[in-house]
Amino acid sequence: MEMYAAMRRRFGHQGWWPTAASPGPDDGALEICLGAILTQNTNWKNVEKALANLCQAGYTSVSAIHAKSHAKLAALIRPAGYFNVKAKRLKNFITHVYEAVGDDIKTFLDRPTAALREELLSINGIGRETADSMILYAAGKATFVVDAYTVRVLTRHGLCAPEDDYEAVKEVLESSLPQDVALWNDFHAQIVAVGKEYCRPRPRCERCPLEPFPHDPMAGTNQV
DNA sequence: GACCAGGCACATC
DNA sequence: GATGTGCATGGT
Repeated sequence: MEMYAAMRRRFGHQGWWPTAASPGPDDGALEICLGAILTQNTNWKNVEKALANLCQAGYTSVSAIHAKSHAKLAALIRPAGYFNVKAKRLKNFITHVYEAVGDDIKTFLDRPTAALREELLSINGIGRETADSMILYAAGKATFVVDAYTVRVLTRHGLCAPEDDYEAVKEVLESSLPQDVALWNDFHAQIVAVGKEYCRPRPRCERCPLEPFPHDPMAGTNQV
């Protein structure tokens, strides 16, 4: 909690999903799931443009997206990059949900965390980070999201190694923090904020991964 | 013009 | 099992 306190002091509450403005009967669950796929290796600002296009075109339900063609979907999500790949991944996800529960994504997400994670990972195009993002931010269940920033920042502070795999890093965090969905939600967002500000990939981080940076809010902290 | 962004699947060795 | 590659837009 030492790191979290330091990050929180520096950046304040990040207010990632779900937001008070999350629209519709599903509390924004569908939008969060779509965003989780669209943001793969992509700047969030570009994802927002793609989501706005989907919203404006009425792609606001599982069945609505299920009914549309790959080409139309791809055209709308173009600003998020990798649009052909992501259109296919969105379709894979939507088809899976539609065949399981029809339009009711809340029901789809409402199952034990481990079972939900396994099911999401079985869908082509959904890897561990995307699955965990959906579980934490859309389903509101306790699972930690590990991304490139997480590994960079934790490596810098000697809490993991660059070669540690996803599950190992996830375990470091989950075993060090109280199991609290709201905390894990904001903790991941704080890590991203720190990463953007203080731990860019090259050249700084890879050349001197363990040296503290000036003004790093977590300088001197050595526990999560 | 180069680098980066809230990854993933697939091919190849 | 580890490593390399394709996918693509938009901001800095």
